[in-house]
Amino acid sequence: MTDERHGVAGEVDGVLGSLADPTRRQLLDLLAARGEATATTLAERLPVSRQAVVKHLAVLDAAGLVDGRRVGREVRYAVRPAALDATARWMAALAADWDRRLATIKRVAEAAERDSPH
Amino acid sequence: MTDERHGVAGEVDGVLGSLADPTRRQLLDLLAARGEATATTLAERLPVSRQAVVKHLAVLDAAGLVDGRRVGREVRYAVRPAALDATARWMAALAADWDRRLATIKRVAEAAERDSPH
DNA sequence: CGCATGTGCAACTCTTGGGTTGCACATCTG
DNA sequence: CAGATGTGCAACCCAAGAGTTGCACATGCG
Repeated sequence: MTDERHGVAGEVDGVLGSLADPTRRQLLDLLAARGEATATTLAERLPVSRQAVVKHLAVLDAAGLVDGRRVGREVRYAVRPAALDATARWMAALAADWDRRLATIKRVAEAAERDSPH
Repeated sequence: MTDERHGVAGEVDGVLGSLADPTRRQLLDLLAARGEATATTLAERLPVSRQAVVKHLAVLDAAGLVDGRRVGREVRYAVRPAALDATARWMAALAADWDRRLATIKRVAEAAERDSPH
């Protein structure tokens, strides 16, 4: 149920792809609020069919954001923050990196401005 | 060129949607590396047409991740880390929230286990 | 001016992804 | 056992999005 991915890049990729869909984010909120829930139960709280929910859960599972365990005839899904957390850190690092580069570029531009003022 | 959005939710939404596409992420990397670039220049470094790049830049601009300024007959785009940073914070907060809820649920479950052991 | 270069707009194709319905299979419960 | 409940699988529909091509318009430069 939980397929392994290779590297942080792939993980981040999956998480971003999953989070792009609003229904999926809503699904995660519902799961976080309840701790555990089945596709059928979740579908009752959403304007979509159970099958649609199942597909979304499959995507979230592949991204590592959710985990499903079978209990008797039902499958209970729960949220798993690790992947989300990793992606948050990745984004923060990326933002910081951009800031760094932009600062450097700005500094260079100002230096050039001093050397040859118009 | 820079349309205003309302609220953090909308901003996060746009950023997540933008970041879901690999070409767009690549575009952001290129922009961060160069500081400034035109759609035509960027297209040369990518396996897609200039028009495709223009469309992607429009999406990124709407999400607030990029800003385009006209210089003569060309439009130079630059990365703008603010929105990315905001989304990173949002994600980190979300992850923390999930952790909190999961911890609570686990605690409750354990308490129930103590009260009525099987 | 005349040409090269860069952008903007529009129409079109094609694939992907979200969503649905229908039915078969498994599992609990009276 | 029989019915109820929950999942799984498959085929199908449809809109959105990524990408393309063609051409018109603007701006820089010899």
